[in-house]
Amino acid sequence: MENKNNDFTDFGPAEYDYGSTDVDLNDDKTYPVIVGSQGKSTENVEHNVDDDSYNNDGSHDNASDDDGCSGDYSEDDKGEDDESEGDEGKDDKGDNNLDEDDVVVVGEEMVRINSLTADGIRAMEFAGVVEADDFYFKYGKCKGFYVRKSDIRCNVNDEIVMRQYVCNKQGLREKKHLSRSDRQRDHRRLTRTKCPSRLRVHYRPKKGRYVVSISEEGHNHELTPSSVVHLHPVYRKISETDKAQIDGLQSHEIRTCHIMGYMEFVMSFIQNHILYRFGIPETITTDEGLIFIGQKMVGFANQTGFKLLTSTPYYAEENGQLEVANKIVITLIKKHSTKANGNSKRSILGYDVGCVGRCGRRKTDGIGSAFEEKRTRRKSLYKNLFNIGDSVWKVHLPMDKIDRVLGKWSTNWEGPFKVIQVFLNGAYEIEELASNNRIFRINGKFLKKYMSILQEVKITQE
DNA sequence: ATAACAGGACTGTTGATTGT
DNA sequence: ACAATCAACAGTCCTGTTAT
Repeated sequence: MENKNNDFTDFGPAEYDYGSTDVDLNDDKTYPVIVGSQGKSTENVEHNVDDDSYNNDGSHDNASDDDGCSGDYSEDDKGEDDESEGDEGKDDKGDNNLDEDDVVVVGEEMVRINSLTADGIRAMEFAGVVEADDFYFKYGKCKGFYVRKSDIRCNVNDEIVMRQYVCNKQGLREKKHLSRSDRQRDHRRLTRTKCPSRLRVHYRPKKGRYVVSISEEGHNHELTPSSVVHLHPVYRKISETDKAQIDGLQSHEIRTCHIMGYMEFVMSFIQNHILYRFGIPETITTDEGLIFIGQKMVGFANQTGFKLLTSTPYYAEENGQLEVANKIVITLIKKHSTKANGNSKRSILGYDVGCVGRCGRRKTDGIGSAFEEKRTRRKSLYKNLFNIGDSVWKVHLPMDKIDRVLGKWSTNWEGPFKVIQVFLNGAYEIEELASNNRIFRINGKFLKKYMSILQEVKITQE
């Protein structure tokens, strides 16, 4: 078949510099293609599986990829998964490799993207297109390219029977944009490089699953490092909590740009005044404000490597630590403002606020380690006091409704509750045994063993 | 049945202009 | 100086059509 792809050189003014693409668009280079057992060869791309840079089994030596993560299908990878489970990724694979981005759930299996071989991808099956979507978008994000949905085919029942995903640099800029005569502005920088990478899945009724029919690798452009890959619109998502936060602020007539600035501020504050000054903390504890539990903040925490904890209203002591720190800050602000030195912001943000709450420095001595020691001791005190199925009392927490009649003479404990889950950190999930079956997650220190008294036994018997 | 191109409707991005 | 607006431009995603 004649290749109908637009030849870029046929369109647009020849004298115009369309911006650097680093790619020879007339390049006739052959790209490796991994075609699934059900797939046919495609015509527009020359298939050359025996290319020097590719092994006979379809795995890739990655000779041409500068990026540590990209197209890394060497034999070495196959063994890696077996050697260790947790921490090999970051050290071995360069920057394109955050653990949470490396794992995708397909069916009931956890798949490590960097451990996938070409054959592994070719043999993949998905329960639905959503699963395939999820896999390939995560795959692209991990490897450093942007995925675009391409062809879709449905049967007479409107069920999807084929779905194709491509690299977003697939094809070339459309003819209609390049050949227009009424152009008023200069061309934008070229973004398409005729990249051949793609994944295609077909529905197999006999299996009732979507199987990979075509998997092509070998990008003809530089891949994007993980530090910026998330910035592309494809991977930029606003979480529901972020949306709620924005809506809330907008309802108070705060301008959009200020809202975004505020949301950025929280992260820049942590980066500039905690991370740079004190090192990467092990954990940072905040309250449950939407700004702290939003996707952006969670992503920032994951990327930086600290654990984000939220203190609940149950844990008055923990909030107390924050409040004490706040109190110190307020005092200092007052002092500085009376001095009228006009630099209170600097004193607040830069110098006077230390690590608030559990912001102890990683592997430090002094305050950090003392805090850690205390925490470990406390943990050991409350760890595994109860087992699943145990009946327990729960302390009457300050925010719980008290008996209107009894008032301050209400009981301190309520229950019984049944332990339905035990967490490693001394927390428990408990279910109320009364009619309303409320479920709480609560620290073990607020529980005590439930012993049914004789009076209760009597009542239940009657 | 599968593969791939063409083209259209719609959406998102960009950057210049206008408003505060 | 900063913020808001808007038109031009380009991308996305889908369907129709044709070839294999």
